[in-house]
Amino acid sequence: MTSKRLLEQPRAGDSTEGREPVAGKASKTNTLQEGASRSFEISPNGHYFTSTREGHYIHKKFACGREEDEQSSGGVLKHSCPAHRLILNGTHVEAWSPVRGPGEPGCRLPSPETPHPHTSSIIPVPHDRRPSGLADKEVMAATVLTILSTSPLVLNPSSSASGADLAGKGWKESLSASYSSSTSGNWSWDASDQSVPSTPSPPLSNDPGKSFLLSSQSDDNIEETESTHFLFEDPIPRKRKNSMKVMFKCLWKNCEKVLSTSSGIQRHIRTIHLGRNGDSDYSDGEEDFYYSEIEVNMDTLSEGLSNLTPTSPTTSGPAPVFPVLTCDASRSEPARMIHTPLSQSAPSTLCHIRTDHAYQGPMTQIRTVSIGEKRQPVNHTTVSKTHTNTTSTSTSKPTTGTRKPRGEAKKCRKVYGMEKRDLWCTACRWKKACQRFTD
DNA sequence: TGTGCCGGGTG
DNA sequence: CACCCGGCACA
Repeated sequence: MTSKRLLEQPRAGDSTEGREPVAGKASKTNTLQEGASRSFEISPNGHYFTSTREGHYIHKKFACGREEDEQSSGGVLKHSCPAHRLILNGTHVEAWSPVRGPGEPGCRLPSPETPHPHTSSIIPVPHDRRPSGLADKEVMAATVLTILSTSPLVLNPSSSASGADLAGKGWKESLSASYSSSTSGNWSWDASDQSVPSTPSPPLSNDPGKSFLLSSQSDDNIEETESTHFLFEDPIPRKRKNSMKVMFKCLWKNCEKVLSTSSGIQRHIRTIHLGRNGDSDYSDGEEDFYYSEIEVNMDTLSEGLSNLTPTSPTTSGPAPVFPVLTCDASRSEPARMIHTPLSQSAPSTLCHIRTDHAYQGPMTQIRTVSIGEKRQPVNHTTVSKTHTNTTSTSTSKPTTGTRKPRGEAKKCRKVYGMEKRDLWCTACRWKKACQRFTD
């Protein structure tokens, strides 16, 4: 029962995506669209369409144009409105600000009403502006403020501070990450989260899963997903960014250490548990086995931590993304291992203990903590079985005969529920003694 | 009553 | 073998 619930929780989170548009839309979507529309309305090229969709289309156009200009900046700004850049280079402001004037009222018009791509032809600089320097300045100031407040880029402090180049890389990554994350709800949690904090955690790129995420979703996909994103006005990933954060939890026994960066947790493990020199950044990757990423709801950070571990496997989403975690799963419990400081062999052992089938990957971390009473290696069941078979049926059991006492551990059925039967271990599915949660 | 899994059946 | 399920014992 309980387990079921736990299982569903993460689901609920996912489904939230479906619902989200209702609540979250107002703020997020609007912001986005605004950003989009502004960007092109400002366009130095005096570009065209005005609808949301077209807006997006234009959005891309910008990207192209921009890249020509800013090869060095890596096209980071391509996803943002040009306004930002222009603002940074104060000199350009005047060049485009007038253009903006007319766009101001007009740009908001939904494109359908203005089918002509030449909408911007109205753009001809407003006359009233030129003459009055003061008014002009005021308007400009207002404009700048507006843009500042709407441009997603500006929202990030680091970007403006360090200049286009520095911010460039980071943003490119984070942007691509967040955009690509929209491809599937499953992915959205990790990548997008990372893009939020102004201090991006380096480990992200180190993680094979993540890097795959980033690299595989290169420009092409980004464009595509991005478009669908805007087309369907799906602000979800962004929304989630705000409330969810990826944390790294030390899985070493009796260690509840949770850090926000993988490098941090790795260092922690290196120094505290592996007894290595903390100063040296040397890492053989072994630390990977001792921590797991957890998605934490920032709203309920503290309790989230306690919940995440012992509950549902679905929390971590599809296993493939998280090869490491698969190991994590098996590790901790059996990990009540030899508590020697240099249990170098521990991780590998643990990782190999499991003889389960590949599809069982998802179950990972959860069970580790929740089932503390595991005391026998997996073979336990098989051993006893063969025993009874080979010797003689009578020797093993007292009264009940062959039936072995029921284990206290929750079995797959209980943990995953009938709905997720495909997550059960094979034995459970076959109605045999559970191999995953042995007692 | 729900669950775990033995024992046996099927392909 | 892998897969499936009837049915029993247990909680």
